[in-house]
Amino acid sequence: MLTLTDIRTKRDELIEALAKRQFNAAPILDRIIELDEQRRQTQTQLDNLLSEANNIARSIGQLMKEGKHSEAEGMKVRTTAIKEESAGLKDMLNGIDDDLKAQLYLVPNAPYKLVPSGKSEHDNQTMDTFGEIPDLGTQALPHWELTQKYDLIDFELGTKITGAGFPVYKGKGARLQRALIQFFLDEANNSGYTEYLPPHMVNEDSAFGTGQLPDKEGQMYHDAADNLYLIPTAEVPLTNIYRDVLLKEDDFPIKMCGYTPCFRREAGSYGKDVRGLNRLHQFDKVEIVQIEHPDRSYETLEQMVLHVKGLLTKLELPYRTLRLCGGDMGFASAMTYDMEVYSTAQQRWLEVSSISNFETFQANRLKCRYKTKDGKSQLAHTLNGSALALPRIVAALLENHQTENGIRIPKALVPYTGFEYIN
RNA sequence: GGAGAGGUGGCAGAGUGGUAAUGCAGCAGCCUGCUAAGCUGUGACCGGGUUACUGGUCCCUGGGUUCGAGUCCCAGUCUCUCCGCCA
Repeated sequence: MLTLTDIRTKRDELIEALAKRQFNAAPILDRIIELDEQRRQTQTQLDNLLSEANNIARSIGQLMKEGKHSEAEGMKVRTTAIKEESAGLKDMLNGIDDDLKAQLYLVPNAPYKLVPSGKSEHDNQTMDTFGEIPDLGTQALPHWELTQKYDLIDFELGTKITGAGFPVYKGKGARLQRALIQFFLDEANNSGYTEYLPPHMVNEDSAFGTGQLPDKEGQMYHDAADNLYLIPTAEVPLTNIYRDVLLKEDDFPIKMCGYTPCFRREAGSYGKDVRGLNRLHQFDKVEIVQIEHPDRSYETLEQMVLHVKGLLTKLELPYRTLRLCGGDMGFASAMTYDMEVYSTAQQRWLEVSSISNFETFQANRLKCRYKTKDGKSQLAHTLNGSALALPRIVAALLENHQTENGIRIPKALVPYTGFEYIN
């Protein structure tokens, strides 16, 4: 959520930035400014009234002490009137406040200056491309055939046990999952990220803090009995570690990583995009999260991209980096890089990581602040990225490294799998 | 699930219904020829004022009683201890 201070002082700038998302901000921002103005006026009125009531109560106390009871009784008349009046103002203030919040929740984050304007994925900027796309000719099998051929993943068994989108990993397929998780966590640890193993369910406050609520309720599995949500990503529990926290300036940077399964209802998805491992209801992911000083958050974003590039290089996968255009970015992000690997058999790029700087958008909801040298509280910047999401990595590994002798495991991963080939 | 105790500032910790002690840490300033110590100021949030300054809110949450609630009443919630159940 944008801060009121920014909306008040940088209205025109924000409107211009939000236009890059094709978001017409002027009407709603002006409405917010108007409500904010009303709120402050009402509050001043209420404060004055309460101030008067406080003074009277003080005087009555004094008179009682001095034994002037009848005089004290006389003053109570005025306080009765004040009580009614202030109750009315309080209701009005709450009403305005609710309206104001409702409006604020509707405004997405303002794209950073480097973000290109655009409507859809077609307007994204390709920053770089690495690695060679192997020439597998017409022999190349898609991963959903490879997993069957080598008995690595049983999609139908998952459907029987749970439902579509819940695959069962088996044998070397299960082992490969575990190896990748371990590899990603080790790499993150080596880059200075502190490992966490957080809860896989979160409460309402946490889901709100990172922006899943109130909007994207339908994307999460919800346990109504206890009002808990299954996490759609480790970002939610990890970032919420710093909800309602007041940091010191030298606490930065805060670097966290964690492996969790991720649960997504993916309501409304269909077609060839959901084939095989492309889109699942449950999948595994290692996430990296940073909380940074506003002055350094964009430097940090680049470092996080470098970390992910390192992983993809070690996995010997062809990949490219995209800078997302305004229209393709998530609601809360100020700038996002997507990392995509090439799926040889499907002949398309698959998103395996999304790395974003949220600036103060999440921190404002989380109340994650730090104290400056001169004692002022400022909102911190939050960032996160996948490092990495497993299913599409597995798809790309299987497809790109398929040979006549089976599937070759990249060198960096062999110590983790314990085997060099799947055959 | 049952019984009891408790939730007060970044932390620790007081508080007969009269308007939140004190200590520690952090930060700012002063002082001592360095260091340590010492002295002064400093809670968070929302407002008003160009500044000095100033109003309000906040003692887990929500209601209630009262001129006035950290303190009394009701409901909820979380933590701790014990019991029960259990991997």
